Amino acid sequence: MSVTIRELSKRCGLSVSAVSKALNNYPDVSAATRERVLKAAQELGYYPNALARGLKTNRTYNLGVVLDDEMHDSLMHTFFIVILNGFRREAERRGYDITLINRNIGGQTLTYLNHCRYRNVDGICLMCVVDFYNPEIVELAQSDLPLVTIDHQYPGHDSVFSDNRAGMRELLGHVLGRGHRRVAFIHGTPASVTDVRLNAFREVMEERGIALPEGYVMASHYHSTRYAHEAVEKLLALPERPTCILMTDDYSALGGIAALSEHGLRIPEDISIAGYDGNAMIQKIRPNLTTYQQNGEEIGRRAAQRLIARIEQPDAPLEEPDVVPGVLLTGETVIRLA
Amino acid sequence: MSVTIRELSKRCGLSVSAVSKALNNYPDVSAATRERVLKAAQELGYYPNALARGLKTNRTYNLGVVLDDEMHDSLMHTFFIVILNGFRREAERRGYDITLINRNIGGQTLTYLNHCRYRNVDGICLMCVVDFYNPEIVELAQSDLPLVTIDHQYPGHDSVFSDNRAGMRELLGHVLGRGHRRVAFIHGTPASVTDVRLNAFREVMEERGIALPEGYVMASHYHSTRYAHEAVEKLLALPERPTCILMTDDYSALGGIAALSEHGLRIPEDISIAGYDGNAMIQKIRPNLTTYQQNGEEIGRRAAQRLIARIEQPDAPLEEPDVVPGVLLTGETVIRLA
DNA sequence: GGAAAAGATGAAAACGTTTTCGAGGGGAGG
DNA sequence: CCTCCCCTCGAAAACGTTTTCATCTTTTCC
Repeated sequence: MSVTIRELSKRCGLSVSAVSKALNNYPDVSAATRERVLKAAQELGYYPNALARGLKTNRTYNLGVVLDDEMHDSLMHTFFIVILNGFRREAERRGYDITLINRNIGGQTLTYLNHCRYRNVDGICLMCVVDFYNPEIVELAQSDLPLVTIDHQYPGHDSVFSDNRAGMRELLGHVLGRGHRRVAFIHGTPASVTDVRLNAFREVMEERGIALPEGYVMASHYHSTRYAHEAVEKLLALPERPTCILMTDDYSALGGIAALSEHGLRIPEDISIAGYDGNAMIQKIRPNLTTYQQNGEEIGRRAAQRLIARIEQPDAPLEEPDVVPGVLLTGETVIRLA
Repeated sequence: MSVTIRELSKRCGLSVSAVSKALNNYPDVSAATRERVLKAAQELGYYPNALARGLKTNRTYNLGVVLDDEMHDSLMHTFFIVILNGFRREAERRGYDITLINRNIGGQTLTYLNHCRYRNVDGICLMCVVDFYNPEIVELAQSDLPLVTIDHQYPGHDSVFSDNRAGMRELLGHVLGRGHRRVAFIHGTPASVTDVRLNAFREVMEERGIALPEGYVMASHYHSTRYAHEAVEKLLALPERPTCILMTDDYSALGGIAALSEHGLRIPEDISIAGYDGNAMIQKIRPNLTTYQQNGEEIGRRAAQRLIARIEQPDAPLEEPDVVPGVLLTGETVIRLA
């Protein structure tokens, strides 16, 4: 099928090993023959076989990306898409491919770790995981494969964080700065990034000495307008309604807005609301959502950088996690109270 | 590192070949030893090395996905994300991994075809390509690798289409049904899916005997609010304004809405507008955009089905392209004219 | 001029599989 | 008892590379 190194060597009148060395810039090959080999390779359209090469060298220039979403819809969440895009970009720049890894291959179900080993990826990025304490994910973290995680750190492994603490502090600061005191927070699933934000939320409220009524903090699901809807309903049923609701992400905020509208509430005149993420599309709509924009592109980029650095220097000292700041998007959905 | 088939064979007191055959369900191995091998494999945590296996069998159970976007942002377009998700789902179900392929690997730049050969993918899906006549893409289409395209067909290859013709006809039918006669169409880049929609647009207008003033049809870019903005400006500068503007996609429609708002025009009271795609997020916003929802998930699923079928039966007769219908989403942005 | 060093090349093993082919053994049939 | 065939199994080649080591040639240096 494809032209092999053997044919190339015949064409050049050289041995296979000489050709290989010429192609791989070994020092012990004369400039003249290297030139000749390179030229012939060009002519024949030769390129090495990644399988054979990987088999021999244990390097595949292939990065595994795991999206551990039981619903198979993590790609639908704009946050992860942007990360994936940044990751892919940096990987390409550095000469790596990326493969999305499943649990199922060739008919049988493999664990993530085994799947990664099976594919011989050089490293793994845990891009989206719903539960960082899932045994299968933990197994991955306990292996010796280079690994980078986003918004979570396993001991001994690299990680990149969105600055959730600063983000929540800034967002809440903005809300409080506009005079709100009764602020509710509908957060995402626990044991995830939501914990950090929730802590930051409580932190700020405490610092300012603002009371947090029963029922103002509740758990919902990410990326679900339905759950957001339900949660908002509960909030509105409270004896003392909040004046502003913080949602777990932009998409949920849309669900919240819909729920509020159904109750005849105008935004922001009657009630305020804010999101989290700041994805591209949300920025184009009216009313302009107040939200905290995470820099997903940069997060993905840094994750790839970290991972590749680890692959190429496995014993380099572990650095502090990268913390990527975002930026507050002041929209129109949080009103200034008199 | 990992446990190899040799160690497994030692453990079982069998030859390597016997073990391999036991694992691969060859008929010439007794049920007893097969049982023994499987059990030992389980105990040792054995799984084959994909590289070695692929090298020998020329099958990798790996699908290449090319996203040919010079801007590296096709993943940001919700249409392609949904397709990718459907594709990935079906691929996983059938035991295939997918790898995103670049032009750049290990320092040197490869053509798409070479990159696919290099990685030994079993087949390719051209998921997003801006120009189907790009020589590098054409080269791919002229190779003998199994190939499936979306919204375009190369002779001799499988393809899946979104029903662009029916979609545009239905959308425009809806608009005309609401009494509009001055309808403009800002379409995407030529030599792409836009051609079909444009033809359908012209077709319907002609059938109904409706005149199409100069400047009512213009080219813009996909997924760009900026270009949408410019295009709308031009439209508004015309001596006779359209009463309804069809945009090339939802995202562009948002740009169009913004531009119209800036001119103090209310939607839909003063002017109507419609999008195309019907992505999940757009469905949640106000005003509810009238648009045609493509079934990206299904398109991706079918593409994977087609591709895998072709891989597993290369000589099966070529079937007609799959045409996946969508559904009209009647929103609030197209007013009924008196 | 000779020995040592340096430079260039090639042979061969190895990576972990699959697959062909042949060998051995045992049972059935003549 | 011999032959033939079927059932299991193993030896070995092959897939396309890389890399070690040896070999051969040339240069260098005293």
